[in-house]
Amino acid sequence: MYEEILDVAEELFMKQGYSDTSTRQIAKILGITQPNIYYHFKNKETIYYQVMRRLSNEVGKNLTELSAKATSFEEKILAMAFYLQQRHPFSLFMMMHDIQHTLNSETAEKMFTLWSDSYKKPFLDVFANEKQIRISVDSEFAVRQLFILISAYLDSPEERRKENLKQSVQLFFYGVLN
Amino acid sequence: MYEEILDVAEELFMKQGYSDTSTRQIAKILGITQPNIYYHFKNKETIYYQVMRRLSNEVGKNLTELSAKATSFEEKILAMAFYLQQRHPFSLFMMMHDIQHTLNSETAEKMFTLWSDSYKKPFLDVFANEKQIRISVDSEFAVRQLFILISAYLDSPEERRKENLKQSVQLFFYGVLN
DNA sequence: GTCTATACCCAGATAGAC
DNA sequence: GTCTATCTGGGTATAGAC
Repeated sequence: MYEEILDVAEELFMKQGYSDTSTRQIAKILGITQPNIYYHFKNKETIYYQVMRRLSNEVGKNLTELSAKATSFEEKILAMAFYLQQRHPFSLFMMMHDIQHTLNSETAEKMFTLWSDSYKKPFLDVFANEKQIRISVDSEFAVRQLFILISAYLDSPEERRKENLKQSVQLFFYGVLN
Repeated sequence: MYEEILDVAEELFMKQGYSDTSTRQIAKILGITQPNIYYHFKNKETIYYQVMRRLSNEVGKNLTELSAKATSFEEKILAMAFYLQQRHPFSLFMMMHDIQHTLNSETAEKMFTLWSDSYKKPFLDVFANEKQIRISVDSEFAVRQLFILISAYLDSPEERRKENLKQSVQLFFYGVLN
């Protein structure tokens, strides 16, 4: 049951965010009672943390794998962006907001560490090996910018999600001005 | 009282988002009772809409003014971005999420129209008059990308907010690659 | 492990007195 | 216009039986 709860919770947290997802709702989908969840988890916050821990592990592994497979800088970044979009159909901004404003600060800090290691680091590694980057561009900053852009296309509902993300990343590569 | 309620509601909606702001909280700050609010507004959703209507009007006017004052493309865009950052200390993403997932679809549509007219249009006008934009770049798309970036620096808590936003916009102008 | 029952709190909204 | 009282419904969490 433990893993099933995490499965359902992951989906709902992704779609609705932390506060708009209730333990009742999770229980209902699983066909169990709401208090039952409290046999498996101390409280709602630890469910959230465990969901994110599991997800981060998976994402970190897959991002690193993908970056090894592709050859050029642009291909690596695009492949990683597409993966995040497909695995993560929700806004990272919502997540960040939840983390900062709803969870207690101890949990928040642990979640930020998860993100740095699993999401940010694979991208930073790719940037570190690329020679064609403009000298005035700071890699840390650029990776953060890239995440902002990718995040915006995670919960976009339309059919053209993937092409939009591609167009966005290309704009990120080459800018708007001549 | 009507305007006072909107003042307080604006601040709270900005900081906390729609669902995490309660009518009780608004009332308490104003020193009135919670049901009193329902004399002035039909329900919570109309408060949100009126807050956004008032804000959009102001923002639309000021963005247009600012774009007229500055001379170069880069200066115009930066001035408008700084204004949004200073007037809007909250995440537009949170707002978009609230609009799409919490409000009823009729209200959502009206709010989207507000945004198109007051926020997007002034930027589109600036892009329309600029000759240095790369031919493969679509203005609509670029403006949306710019909003994504600006939004990310609205609720950033740090001291370096303004410099970060500037750096971000510059990356948007020139890209990461040579 | 899963259940029922329930405590407690907070939300949005309405009725009706003043 | 603002109040008190209250309805209804939702939330997290705990106690204790099976």
